[in-house]
Amino acid sequence: MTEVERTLDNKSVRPTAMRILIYKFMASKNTAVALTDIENAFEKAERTTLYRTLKTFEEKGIVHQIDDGTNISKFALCQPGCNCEIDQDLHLHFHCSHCDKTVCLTEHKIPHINLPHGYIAEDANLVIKGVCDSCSAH
Amino acid sequence: MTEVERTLDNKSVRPTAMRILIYKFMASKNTAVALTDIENAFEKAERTTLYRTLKTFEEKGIVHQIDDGTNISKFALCQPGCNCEIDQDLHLHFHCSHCDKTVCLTEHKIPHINLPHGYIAEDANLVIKGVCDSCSAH
DNA sequence: GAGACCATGCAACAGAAGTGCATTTAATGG
DNA sequence: CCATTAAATGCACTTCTGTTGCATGGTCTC
Ligand SMILES: [Mn+2]
Ligand SMILES: [Mn+2]
Ligand SMILES: [Zn+2]
Ligand SMILES: [Zn+2]
Repeated sequence: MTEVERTLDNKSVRPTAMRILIYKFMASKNTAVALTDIENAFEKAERTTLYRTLKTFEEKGIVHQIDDGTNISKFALCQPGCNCEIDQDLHLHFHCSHCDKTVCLTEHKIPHINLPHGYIAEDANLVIKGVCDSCSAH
Repeated sequence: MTEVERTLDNKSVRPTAMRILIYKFMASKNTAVALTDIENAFEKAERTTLYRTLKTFEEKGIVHQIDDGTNISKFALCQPGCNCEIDQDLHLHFHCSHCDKTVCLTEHKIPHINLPHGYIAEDANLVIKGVCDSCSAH
């Protein structure tokens, strides 16, 4: 049993060949990926399978879904200790308008916001748009 | 010339019958509206016309588009003094998971965030999800 | 009124998300 | 090992939102 297989198994996700491939693909990138990104990376893979794999990963806390404002859902592997399942890891995300990549800034938590009376916060999403470090270096 | 007509005219938008209706509809609501909401409110209206009207309104700074995480674009009238065109009015938005309504919290600005070295912020979007005041009162 | 310009209506398309169902694959128990 | 069963995958299809092209209609200007 490899490292990846153990990781999936620990999260009660059966480590099939496809799932291992997808997991490794996501681990190899330091940016969030869209369903289409994975689809293009594995020509022979079925979109539905990829779709359901991501859903399964999300339900089991292996990845978290990211809404970066592009209207295309992105996904990124959860870091060890990520409690995104219970909305306790509200780190912010950065979307580069130049290279169109989205990254997790896991060290940067969303600050607490005081809401008007009667409003109850349960979740939050903060996306900063701009130019990423790679793009600003050129 | 009515008040609404003057408002549109001031923003260089020709005050047609349809545009006045849409403006009044949005002004009558205290929540953000989706294209479909307007479509349902005016049975006889063409979806494309509504779509382009909203685009025009947005370009001219009459409304601003809101991404509340539902993957359905919402729009809300800009308040007097709103500088959303130049990303200078970064108020936050609240989306109620109970009634599915989205509101502008225009008094609540997005706090400044320190980004890692190399990252340049140009825009930001902060959405709080939870239960709104109306829904929490019941 | 003629022409120009803009708004509107109609049709069609694109892309992403999602579902139903048949088939294959993998785990389990005898 | 084979049969049973459940889960994963593949394929087809649908829905929804957003978007564009093009023809038509209305309005303003000269
Ligand atoms: Mn993240
Ligand atoms: Mn707003
Ligand atoms: Zn970039
Ligand atoms: Zn509500």
